[in-house]
Amino acid sequence: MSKLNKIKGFSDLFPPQSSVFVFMEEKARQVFKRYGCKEIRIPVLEKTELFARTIGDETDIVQKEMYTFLDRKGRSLTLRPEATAGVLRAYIESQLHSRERVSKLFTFGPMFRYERPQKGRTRQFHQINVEVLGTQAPQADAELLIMLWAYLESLGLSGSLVLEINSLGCPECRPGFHQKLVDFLQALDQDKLCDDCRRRSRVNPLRVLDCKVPTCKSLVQNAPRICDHLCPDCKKHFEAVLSVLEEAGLSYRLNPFLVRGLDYYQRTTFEIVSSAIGAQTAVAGGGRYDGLCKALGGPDVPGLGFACGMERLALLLTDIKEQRMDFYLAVLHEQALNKALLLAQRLRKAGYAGEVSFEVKSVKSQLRLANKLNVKTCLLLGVDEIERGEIVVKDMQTGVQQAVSQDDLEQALGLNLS
RNA sequence: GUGAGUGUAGCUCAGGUGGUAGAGCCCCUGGUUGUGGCCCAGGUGGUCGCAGGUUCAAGUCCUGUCACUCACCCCA
Repeated sequence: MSKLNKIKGFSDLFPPQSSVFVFMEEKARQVFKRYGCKEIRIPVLEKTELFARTIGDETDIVQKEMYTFLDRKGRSLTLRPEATAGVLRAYIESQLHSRERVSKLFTFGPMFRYERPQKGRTRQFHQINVEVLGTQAPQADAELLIMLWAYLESLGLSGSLVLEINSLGCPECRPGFHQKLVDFLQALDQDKLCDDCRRRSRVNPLRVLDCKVPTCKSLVQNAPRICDHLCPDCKKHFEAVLSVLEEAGLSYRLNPFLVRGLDYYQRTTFEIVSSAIGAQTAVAGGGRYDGLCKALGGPDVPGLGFACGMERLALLLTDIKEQRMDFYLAVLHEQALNKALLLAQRLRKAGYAGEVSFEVKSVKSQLRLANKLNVKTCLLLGVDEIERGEIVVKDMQTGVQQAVSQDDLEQALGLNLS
């Protein structure tokens, strides 16, 4: 093989895999529209500084996973590792907040992280992102989750998924909790923690709560829980979110150990997990990030949102059926080639989808092809038909065929389809 | 960045102890004078990931290397 192959962690999508992605996008547009969300398109490339400031300097994403390079004028640019930073940048830059009080935005597109690929994880991956700016109402948190769930239901997936939810508190209450957690961790027998957790308890104590090593898991069972240390406002907010979810009949699992990888999250945080897609279990994740907009130099506008991993959803969407074409037009004689193309063109104008042969081949091979294409109808055009101004219309389901006048072709196909 | 596993036809995979590469599926053609699916017959397609080494002889053994996969880490 030549060296001109795709780079590690990037993928080419062909049918039927590509149609799964089309399906996910179509459903997203359909569902989000009902909640007043508007689709936006933003660049995949941004100034490196944007991500460093929003995601957090200490996170793995910024430390070692970004595709960062200098452009021809020596400016540091980065292929976006996530979408929220770019959406916020665009929101601030366009001064959208001055034109509407609440903005509900969604976008799809590729993200890039330089990680070791594995199941459910590639270097270029695709997300569906929704961001709601301009409200701190707990009803907004609840509605976002309800909408996300409705979307997953529209894909036919909700049955195998679980919503996990937690509150991370705010700059008011987090420091106090943080200190309690550090105290707790230091009081533990350090030898019993795994190597990573010994490091984490210094660098990022919240992450210890999330460790998968069984001994760490059990040690941490008695750790202080942030939900017990929320300030009155955060507590009230979180309870309000949960109560709407309950009233709406959306079941959830409280996960006091749920922390998120990006620094900007506060208060409500959540993940949708599946146990059927390998070690990377999250198909969607998100939460509230009230201070982010201001931190980026914008107005002090609260916000929340989620990202949904399309490759991970696709792992669950195995039996999406390709849409099939209406007709295949088989050409049986040189003299019929041009005429066939024009007839096919007429059918397409009438709204039918189909293909016409570009060359004369045996009836057998063309019917084989029509069968393989799974078309509803095969049309056959040879010299006999040309002479009489007719065309043969064959129903591939029943095998019944009939010569009709070319003038009545649209009508004949319509009858055939019904 | 760390660990494990796997590289043979487009795909899924066979190829004891070394002896000049196979099956199924797919694709193409034919079995029908202008008729698909099922069946039957035939055909296309491989420098066995790559490079060295051992040997009379390497898909098979050794070394290196690359790629892919899964897992850790981390995350959607």
